[in-house]
Amino acid sequence: MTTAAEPGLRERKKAATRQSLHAAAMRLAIEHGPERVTVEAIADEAGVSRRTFSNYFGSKEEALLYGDYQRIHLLIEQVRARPAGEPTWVALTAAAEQFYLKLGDLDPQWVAQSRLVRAQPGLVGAQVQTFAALERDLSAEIAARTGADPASVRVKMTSAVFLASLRVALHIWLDKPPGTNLWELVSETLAEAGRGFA
Amino acid sequence: MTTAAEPGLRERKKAATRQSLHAAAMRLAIEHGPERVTVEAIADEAGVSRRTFSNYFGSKEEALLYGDYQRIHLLIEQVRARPAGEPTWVALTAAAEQFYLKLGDLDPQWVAQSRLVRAQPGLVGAQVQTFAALERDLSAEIAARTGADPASVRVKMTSAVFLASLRVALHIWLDKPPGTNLWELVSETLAEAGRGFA
DNA sequence: TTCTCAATGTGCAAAGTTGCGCAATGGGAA
DNA sequence: TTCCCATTGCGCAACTTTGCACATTGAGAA
Repeated sequence: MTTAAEPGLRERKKAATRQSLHAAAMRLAIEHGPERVTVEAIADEAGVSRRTFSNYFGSKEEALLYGDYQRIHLLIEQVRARPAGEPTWVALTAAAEQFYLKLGDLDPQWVAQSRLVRAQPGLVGAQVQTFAALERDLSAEIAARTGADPASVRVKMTSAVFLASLRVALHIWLDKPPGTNLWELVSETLAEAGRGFA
Repeated sequence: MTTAAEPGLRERKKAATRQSLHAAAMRLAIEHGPERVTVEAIADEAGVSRRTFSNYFGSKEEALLYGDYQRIHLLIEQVRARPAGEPTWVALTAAAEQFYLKLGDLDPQWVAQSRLVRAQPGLVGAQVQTFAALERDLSAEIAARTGADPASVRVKMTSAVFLASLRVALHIWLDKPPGTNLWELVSETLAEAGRGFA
């Protein structure tokens, strides 16, 4: 048994279906506008039933934001690659930096998605929930790094504030003219949180 | 024209209907359990149509959490009463303290509601959204106090982190045995955020 | 290889959400 | 006071979400 075992056919199929539904949702949203996309159309596009769509995503918004979810989740996993002795906030900031710099290089259509997200008012609510849902995972990661209790005040606050920083930076970035550097804003919000508010 | 003019019959009726719907939702949720409450039952209990319910609240969860919304909104307004020269974070912490201490005195059934909230998993998502929705109002209040731009990084981060502190404290509190002092936890999360994470 | 079980996909029905249009009414202008 | 209209309540229809029951199919045991 290896540490990163083959996911198995079942899991791979499941992941493929989820990805397919997400891609279909994005395609249709870009083509017809996010508000004119129905669940039925997404399901048809992905070749599954409406019911199956609901088995994977609780709403259209969730399907659209699954890309964001995956990206942030990837960032959280990158935290694991940081040196063990590194202080938590430094590790988080460094992971965010390498993540957003890499993102700045090749994002042909990601900007399009993000702008599309802002256009649809209903998505901001789902956006907030997406970030909040990741707090649990990040807390687990931080707890594993530091040996602290995942339910402790310190760990939970660090997760919440780190993700809130990313979220706020993203929102401000969306209000700025295209071409604005996202990492600069993220860096600024993280620095603000790092230095405290007292 | 006075600063706090009479709201007018129309507005008062509207507020009464909203309050009535919230109360009805709470009553039924406590009686039959939060998951067995239908929108129709709430509307009937409040004496309005199902459609009207949806005019006031986007979901059952929103109706249930309207009490939380009002309370936090009240806290935000209390910030206005703090001395003008007081630094933002001090004002926020002080407002929170007087708010939660006063709350600790007489909360016969509020604890019941909060525990009820935790029981229903679907409510945590709405809870997060409720807090996020208040970020705009708090940002406006802080901007008014300090003369800063409500859309600035500093103001937005202060709002987001302050409300995240309240939210995290509340979640931890809900996992603790009954009788635990809420203000102590809030105080701890606020202190953590105040001192920063760097 | 074959058998068994749990996970997955689906249809159906009940409940929830939202845009549209119409009727009633409070607030303010004339 | 009388009139106008923006706000509010509501019915209706389309769409979304969710619990339930059943068929199908990987994964692992025998």
